[in-house]
Amino acid sequence: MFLNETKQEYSWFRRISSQFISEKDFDKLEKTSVRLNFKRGETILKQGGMPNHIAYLEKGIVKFNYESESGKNLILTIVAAPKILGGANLFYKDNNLFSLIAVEDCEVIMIDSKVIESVLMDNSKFAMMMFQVASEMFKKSVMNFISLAHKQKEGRIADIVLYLAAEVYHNTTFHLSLTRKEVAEFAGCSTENVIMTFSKWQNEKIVTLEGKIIEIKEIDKLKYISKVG
Amino acid sequence: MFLNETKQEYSWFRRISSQFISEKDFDKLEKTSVRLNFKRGETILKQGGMPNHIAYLEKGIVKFNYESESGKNLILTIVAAPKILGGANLFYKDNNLFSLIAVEDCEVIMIDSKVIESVLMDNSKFAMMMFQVASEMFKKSVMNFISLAHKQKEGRIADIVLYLAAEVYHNTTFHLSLTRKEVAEFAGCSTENVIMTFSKWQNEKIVTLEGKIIEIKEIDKLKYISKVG
DNA sequence: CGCGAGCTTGACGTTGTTCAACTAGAGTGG
DNA sequence: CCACTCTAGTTGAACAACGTCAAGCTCGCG
Repeated sequence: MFLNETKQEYSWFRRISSQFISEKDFDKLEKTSVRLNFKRGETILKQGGMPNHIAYLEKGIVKFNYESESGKNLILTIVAAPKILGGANLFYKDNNLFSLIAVEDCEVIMIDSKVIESVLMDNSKFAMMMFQVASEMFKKSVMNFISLAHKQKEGRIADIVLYLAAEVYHNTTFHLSLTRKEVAEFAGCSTENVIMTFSKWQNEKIVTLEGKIIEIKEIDKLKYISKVG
Repeated sequence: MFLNETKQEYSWFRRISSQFISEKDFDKLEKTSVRLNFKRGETILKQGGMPNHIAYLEKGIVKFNYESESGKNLILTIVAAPKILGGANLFYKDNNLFSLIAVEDCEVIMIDSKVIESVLMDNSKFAMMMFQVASEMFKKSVMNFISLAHKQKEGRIADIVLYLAAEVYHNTTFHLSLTRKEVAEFAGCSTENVIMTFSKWQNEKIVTLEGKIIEIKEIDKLKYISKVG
């Protein structure tokens, strides 16, 4: 992880915020933000740490990782750029509930919480937008919870593969940057179970696996598996 | 469910909102809100419906119930008065993710979303407060998700009993207004499993059961079970 | 008094975890 | 250039956890 000192364009941020906040406020945010690079496996925000920054993921893929007292990991969700991360902690003063960890090399812009907060106080519309980001996270968390609670493992894993194809890799054929173990931590089951399920699907010609490359052949069957649990 | 026509005092609302909003805004909210009573089992807000109202729970206990396509129920959380319900949908325009159902007889004040929204736009601090309510829901949802994902059933049920004692009934001895089936829907397991666990704890003298009355005898042991999962 | 809903218990089968063994590829040092 | 080690992936078998089924129970209410 290193700090990229060169002043960059912030076109991303200009784009999303220009409709909500003034030039002056924008400058305030820009001046206090830094652009950082993370390699796979590096921690962007640490569970239990104080939420001093809001992160904007410009490039790469990130997992929301919860480490339990017993040392087990659980992946809450996985998101791809571009996306605002950590908005939930903006309004709710509490230590980070989970870590953000790079799954692929990432480019992240860190914005000081205090500064963004003062901008929010003066810009209801901007606050609303931030709130929507957090609410969407909330919704995903609930849906994930539901999937976990009443589906069997095969349905869970189908959910995850469909989610990754639709929301993360934007393709039915993709290079899976997660390990099998990470998929298991996402699905809330053992590594072996993920492997068995993948093998089973390959035999049934629902997906094709070649190392880390996954190709969904019969998306309807996967959706059916997801539905019946 | 009937509409209580008598004009009431709204002391609750005065209390929580006076520090954030003006007299004029308060009047606006008061005029468009209605006070409703619900009996156990009645639905306050329906899953899939449009979120036209914010509900404030003045008295009683409510479950957040998700009904899956297969007809199975899942309880996301249970809350006791006084509490603001449904704030998440305030900013995030989407149909209700879940139903709110009375577990004990309830008194609820329904406030028109559009009105409260316009007040929020003019009152950043009030918006922040609403956001915190929603964020706390979010946090609970995540913690619940985590508990479900990596704990065994006994740990889950210990979680729930501890939660009910601390957050809902505010006592280590309480009259459980949930059925065993509802506890199971909360824990994401079968009714029988809840019963077996309760019986086991009674044998081990961790809790005492007399019908619906539950008394936690050894809260430390319960906490230990919750911790080790 | 009888009925139904909720509660309880045990037996049984399915699902999923754990353990152990093996393979393949990548990085390291002699 | 070849052992070596380490990590990820894979497979199967034994075992534990959990859900389902079936039966009987109790209590409140009509």
